[in-house]
Amino acid sequence: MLERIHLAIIQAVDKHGSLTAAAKHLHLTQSALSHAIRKLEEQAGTQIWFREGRSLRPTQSGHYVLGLAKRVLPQLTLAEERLGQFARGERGTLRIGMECHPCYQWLLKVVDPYLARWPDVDVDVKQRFQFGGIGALFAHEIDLLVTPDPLYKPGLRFEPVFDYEQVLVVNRRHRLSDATYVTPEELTNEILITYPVDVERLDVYALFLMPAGIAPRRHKTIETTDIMLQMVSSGRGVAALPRWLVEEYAAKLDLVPVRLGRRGIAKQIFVGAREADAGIDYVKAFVVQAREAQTREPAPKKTRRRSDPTAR
Amino acid sequence: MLERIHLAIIQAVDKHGSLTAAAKHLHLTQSALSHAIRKLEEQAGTQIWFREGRSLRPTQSGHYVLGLAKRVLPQLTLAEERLGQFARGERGTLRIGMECHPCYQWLLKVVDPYLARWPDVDVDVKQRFQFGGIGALFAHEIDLLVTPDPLYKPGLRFEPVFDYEQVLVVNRRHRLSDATYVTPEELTNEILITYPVDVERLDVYALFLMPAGIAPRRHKTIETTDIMLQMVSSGRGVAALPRWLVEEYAAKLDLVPVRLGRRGIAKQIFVGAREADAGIDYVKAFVVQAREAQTREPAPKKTRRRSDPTAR
DNA sequence: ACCTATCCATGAGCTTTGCTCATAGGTTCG
DNA sequence: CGAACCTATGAGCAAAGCTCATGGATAGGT
Repeated sequence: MLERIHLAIIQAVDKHGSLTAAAKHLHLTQSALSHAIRKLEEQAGTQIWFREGRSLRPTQSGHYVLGLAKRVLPQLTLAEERLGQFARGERGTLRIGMECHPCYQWLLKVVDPYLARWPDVDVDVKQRFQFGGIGALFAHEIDLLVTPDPLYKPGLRFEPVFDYEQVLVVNRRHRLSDATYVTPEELTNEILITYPVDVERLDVYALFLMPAGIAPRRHKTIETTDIMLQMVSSGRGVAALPRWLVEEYAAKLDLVPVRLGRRGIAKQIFVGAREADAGIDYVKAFVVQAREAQTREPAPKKTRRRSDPTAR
Repeated sequence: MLERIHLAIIQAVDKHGSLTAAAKHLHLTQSALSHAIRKLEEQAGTQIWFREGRSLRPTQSGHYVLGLAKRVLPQLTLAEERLGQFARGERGTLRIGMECHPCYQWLLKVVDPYLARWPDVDVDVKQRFQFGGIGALFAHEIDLLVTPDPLYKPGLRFEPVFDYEQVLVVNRRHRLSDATYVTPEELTNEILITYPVDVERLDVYALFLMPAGIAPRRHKTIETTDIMLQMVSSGRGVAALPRWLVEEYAAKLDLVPVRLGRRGIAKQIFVGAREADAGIDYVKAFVVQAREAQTREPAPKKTRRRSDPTAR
């Protein structure tokens, strides 16, 4: 009935003053426009223009449709532009999922320059998933997964983007603050503060305490990194966090990082994506950005494999 | 490029769940829709749906176009209706939005003589808006907005049409029924009945109780004015309503209006319209009618500014 | 594990739409 | 009064759009 072409004709006639001029701008003949509007008028049963001599003056209906055209046509052309941007991978929403608490701090640093470089891409960060991060990736709930535990399944691609060392945090007055490293046994009389997640997913437990069959004196959980480190700073306990994160807070709080075990705990953050999305520019770009961010961060003690998708 | 049919297809698939079902509702074959969307996808260079098994899940592009469709299609169908009305010599439909509960009672009084004077204009009243009354005006969802809270934005014009006093309603046996006015403190032991909206939007709270830092003993909410006043009449609580409304019900129910505070709460109802519609006679006429209705109502104690669009 | 119902994709063919061309009829200037 | 503009209209043709027929795939029931 009322099609886009009608709106376009009515708007063009309003803008250029005559059917003939409008036809030129729409790359059609004057005849085509005349026929088109005439058909519309017949269907609607109302005139669009008063034909006065050789000029056209809009009727009430004409004015009404003209108003509609001015509202609707820009939206349609904008939509087409946007579709083009979607097609070229210039626009979209990047939904990032996170499975580790301290990843958040790191992510903030990556997102900032990314947003600057991709002004038409929105970033959304989710932290809770019904069927785990991998499930969220498969269900298209998220587009990227930031995790320390990659899982190489067909259809997914993980890439390490950041190496760091997990260390113990104590305050300066703590008896362990001068140690080169700490043994599991030395934590038996400590209060250990962690994020509130399963102990299997806490590296201090999984890679340090549990292999030695040792538990700390007490185990407290705290949601936020800031409060956790303030607790440590005031001597209420010790915590385990990435070294770079500790060093960042060390300027403001009284904190000292201590290596966990003689050889330390080496960790990596991975970014996973669906293979089907491998061609999308702004997805690829995020991974590159994430990898580059590492070099500008306080470097971890030893450089390890930088990128080896087949690892594990 | 992006034609009305595409929007219709995408919306119909969203609504009915499948291409086949959508085809039925659009009176086309499944094949036609499939071809149409495929062509759109080719031209735009981006998918509209992920084809997963035998179901379709919208891509980002798809979601975007779906949103566009939901905004644009109603306007097109409305426009066609309007053209039909113009064709039949009717003037159109005046769609009035309302943002205040008691406005409704007042509106009924205005609409009645308006319909009599404009037999060719239909009136439609809406009360719920996705993005608030102002948004509904801009989106052409309504043509007039009746509200106690005008907002002077470019493109809109508000005009005060009715002054009234907000009073407390109690029944005759109530201990406050003889008072010249009531203080906030005197409500601390009362049960206050209001419409179920945010307290910030209730004048008793925003202009009377909250400035004094006082809350009533209990706060009940009731949807309809009739029931609310029956509750008050039977001594179940007190309410705050326009004086003229109370006086109207006083004939049937045992109700007494009492001034809120020494100076009373003065309110105004405004009617807002798009400036673009300023030339439409039946829109103008409604505002005039609304203003005139006031003089025939029980006059408020003090006459205030009658019309001053620059007010506030 | 099959079978059936249901879904979407696709190619061929036909109908209809919509465009252009050619031309006629008016109006506005100089 | 005629030249230079308009718009309207009919005929014919090309292209767009629809249907039909069919095939492949999947979900759900038995």
